[in-house]
Amino acid sequence: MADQAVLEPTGGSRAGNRALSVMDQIREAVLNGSVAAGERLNEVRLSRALAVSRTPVRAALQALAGEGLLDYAPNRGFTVREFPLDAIVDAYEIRASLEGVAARFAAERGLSPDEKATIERSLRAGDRLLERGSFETGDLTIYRDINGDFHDTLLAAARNRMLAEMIRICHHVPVSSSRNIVAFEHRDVRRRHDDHHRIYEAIIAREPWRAEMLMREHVSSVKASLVKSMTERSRDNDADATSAGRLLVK
Amino acid sequence: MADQAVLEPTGGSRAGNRALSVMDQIREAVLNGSVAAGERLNEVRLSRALAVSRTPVRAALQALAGEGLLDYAPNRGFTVREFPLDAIVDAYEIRASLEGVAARFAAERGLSPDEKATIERSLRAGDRLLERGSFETGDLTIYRDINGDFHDTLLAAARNRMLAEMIRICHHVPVSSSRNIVAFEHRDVRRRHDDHHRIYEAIIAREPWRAEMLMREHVSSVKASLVKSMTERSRDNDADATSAGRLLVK
DNA sequence: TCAATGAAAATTACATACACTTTAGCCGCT
DNA sequence: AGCGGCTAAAGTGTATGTAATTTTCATTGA
Repeated sequence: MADQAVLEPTGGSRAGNRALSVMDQIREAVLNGSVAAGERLNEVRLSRALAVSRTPVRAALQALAGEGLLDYAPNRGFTVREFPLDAIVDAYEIRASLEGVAARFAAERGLSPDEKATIERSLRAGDRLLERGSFETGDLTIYRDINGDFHDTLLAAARNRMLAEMIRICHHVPVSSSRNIVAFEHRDVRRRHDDHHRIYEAIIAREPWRAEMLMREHVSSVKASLVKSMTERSRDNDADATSAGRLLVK
Repeated sequence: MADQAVLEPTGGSRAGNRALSVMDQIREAVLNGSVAAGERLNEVRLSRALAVSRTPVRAALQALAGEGLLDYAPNRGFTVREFPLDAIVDAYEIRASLEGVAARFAAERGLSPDEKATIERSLRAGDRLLERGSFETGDLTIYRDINGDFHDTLLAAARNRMLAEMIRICHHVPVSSSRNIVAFEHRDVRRRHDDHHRIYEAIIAREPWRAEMLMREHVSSVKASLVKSMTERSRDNDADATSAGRLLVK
């Protein structure tokens, strides 16, 4: 199997801790599909490929198992967890529920001046980007960042670590990762940006339950788009039902 | 610090894997408060106390950090995570939301014959226990198991692993652990058991959103009882506000 | 008295050797 | 040929030694 050539001893970004650096590299490899789902991760092979000993590799694998990205079985080591299409769709549903709670908490607890500023900036940036009726090259990537700022800031305002970690796990489900753009039309993005405005209004107005409901619907609509784009792709490919999943997990 | 005498080399229950056994022991010690929140967990001391080498101890600590029970900082090791009162109350809110989704999934997906049987059994058992107007010694413990069966079975019926793991994490927040009985009155238990009946009805009737709403309210009401009993205790103790938290975390 | 400083001690990070378990393949048997 | 058990290879689990980092604390200078 050619020593899993996708993983190279790049030295890693996080200085001073090989385990964390190794963790990032393995996560990256799993998320972008370089190692297949269900595949067994061999410690000695990984340590050779990354040019470190087995110790930090084991640490990284255990941490990734904690994130839910790997499975562990005693005396058998770690395998890449399978994420069937159902599980991926469900993850959006769970995330919708959790981010709804986050929005509620934010509305109850209020935003700091900094947080308000960040959110208002992201709203204005989105407005500007959407003024034109269509996207140019790279605009979607830009909007992805704007979107990320909005959600991250609200999550911070919820002031609850457990919630933040759970939502982060939802984001790390292979296909729902932000790097896999879930192709959207301009109209969809505009609608979602409008959602952002309304959610922010609800939070500023200190209307927790309305904020929750709006956020839930907001995230759920992403799920709907995902499902829609999947069924379309699978029809275009006039292939069997499984191909939709394969396309997306890739 | 007397070698953390609470932890003894009991051999552990899980055969064939010291790391898992060590993990159970440390978790237990953290959950029952033998090691204080914020305390630093020393590898060599733990390994001496448990009569194993540092390797399985490190593995256990890493895994527990993944569960969210410990914090990790590079070059500083692991500390017991702090759970302020706010976080504990929030955990109920999060759990309510997640179990709500679980109930919805169960209603959408339907219950297996086995699951139906288990739930109906738990409902009948609860009915019998509550026929008398008051509890005798040990009844509360029995009801705790009945309650556990109901929730566990519904969670299994949701058929989603991520959801199950997240809810499990909520349960493992120190004070919300089932071992800390949140003293309830007979009337409260009766009301909650009625909730169970209604939730089951909604699921059988395939009414997902009603099931979700009922489950959410059901779990939220536990939070309400918790907060109520806390404020009462803190009043009874005519101590300052912090004592309420201390009592419960203990 | 207090802060800065600089070893020494304590502690974690990593590497590696060895023990134990699982896996795979081979051989003999039916 | 097919099945069961044996053996070697591969792989994971544990122990321990060494390197690097943090923490402690006594010392020094203002």
